[in-house]
Amino acid sequence: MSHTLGVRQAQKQKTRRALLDAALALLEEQSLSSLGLREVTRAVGVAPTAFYRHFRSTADLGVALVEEALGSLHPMIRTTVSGADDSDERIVRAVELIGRHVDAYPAHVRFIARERHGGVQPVREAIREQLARFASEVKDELAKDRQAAGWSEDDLLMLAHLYVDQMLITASLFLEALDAPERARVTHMATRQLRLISLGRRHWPAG
Amino acid sequence: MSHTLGVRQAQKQKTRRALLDAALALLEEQSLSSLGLREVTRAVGVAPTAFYRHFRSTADLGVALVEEALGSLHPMIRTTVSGADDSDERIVRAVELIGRHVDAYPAHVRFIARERHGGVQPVREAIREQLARFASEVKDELAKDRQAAGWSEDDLLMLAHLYVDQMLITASLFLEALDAPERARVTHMATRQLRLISLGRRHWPAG
DNA sequence: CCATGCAGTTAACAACTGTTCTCCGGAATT
DNA sequence: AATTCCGGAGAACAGTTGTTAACTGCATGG
Repeated sequence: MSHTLGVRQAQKQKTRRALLDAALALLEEQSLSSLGLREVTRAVGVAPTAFYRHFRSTADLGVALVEEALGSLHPMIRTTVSGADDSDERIVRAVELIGRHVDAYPAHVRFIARERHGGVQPVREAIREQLARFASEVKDELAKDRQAAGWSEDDLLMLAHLYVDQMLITASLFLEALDAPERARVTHMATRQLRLISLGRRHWPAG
Repeated sequence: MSHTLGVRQAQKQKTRRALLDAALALLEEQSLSSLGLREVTRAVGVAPTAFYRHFRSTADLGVALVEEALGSLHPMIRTTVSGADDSDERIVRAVELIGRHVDAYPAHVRFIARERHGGVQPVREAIREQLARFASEVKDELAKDRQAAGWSEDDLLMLAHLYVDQMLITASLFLEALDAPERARVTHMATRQLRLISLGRRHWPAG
């Protein structure tokens, strides 16, 4: 199926990757709305005009980054929530998984947290859309649980959003936590917050 | 006590206000890291160099905006959480209060949501600090409740952070909700999320 | 009333921005 | 083997940016 694409398109995707990576690196210390086209091309080492061969604007590049940063997250979400029991060890594992993801893709996490409410409308929209998809997936997984008997679709979705938002908050806290003790504090708090939510879930007046 | 300050300082504070207001207006469609000094002065109608009489940089102006946007929120928080019972009508009133605040100061709310994870470090720090103060205040109010018997300081603080973050999320959702039906949906969801958290709070294994 | 202080102005600086047009070299197609 | 296609380079454009210096006019305190 995957035909070894020619030298031509291979090179194109190579510089495209370089542009995305350079942008992601530059965005650690600024927001997308201040990211210059020339700034990115300079970091890569190509002419400013080469940028247009790949993206219409920096906002367009931003949308591509959203797909990249959140698209790869779906499987993780699914495996985290699925299985459906909300035991303590499960919660501990979920927080660990978030921490691990932040370690693996810190720039992606920072980008999403920053641009979710950022100054570039199309990017905000793209993030909102992807997070809504996440919430919907989480909802579907929650529905499989026997604990969800009697829950309305609406209630499941509101719980799913609560989980997704909580996940993002925790990820952002991990990002700011530099030393080990601070990380431990974040882990501790996030774990108990999830535990409290699960407790509320168990006692939710359903049916 | 408040001596009617001279014509001199009155004019100064007047243009300072104008600069802050203009910046806040401009920040509805971009983030602070892309806000230009000249852009602000042009909107006000003063020379670019006049900016330096009031702020060292746009980052400095941003910090001032944080104080303004969050400083006025403390009384609201206090009256919302105090009283300590977490009845349903109390939750409903809290969500209403948030909605009202968003209506009254939409630009402030947008600014905080945007710059909390934004690209300007001093501003992020200022917001983090103020939100930590909020959480601490909420914690103190929660501690007064008879429901908090047996709760550790740590647990109270983690619940307080949960409330504060939830408040911000809700405020941000109100901001994006333009029409009445969408506002109703946000109100409905936020109310039930708070209710679920309160439920978890009631069943928290304390002592 | 006179001298000082200071908010705001004017002018100029080098550096930077996004965008257009023209061109080049080499892979892809025929 | 000849031709088309196309990613990237190069140069130039008008417009923008932050920051500096020296200035002006007027409210202020002696």
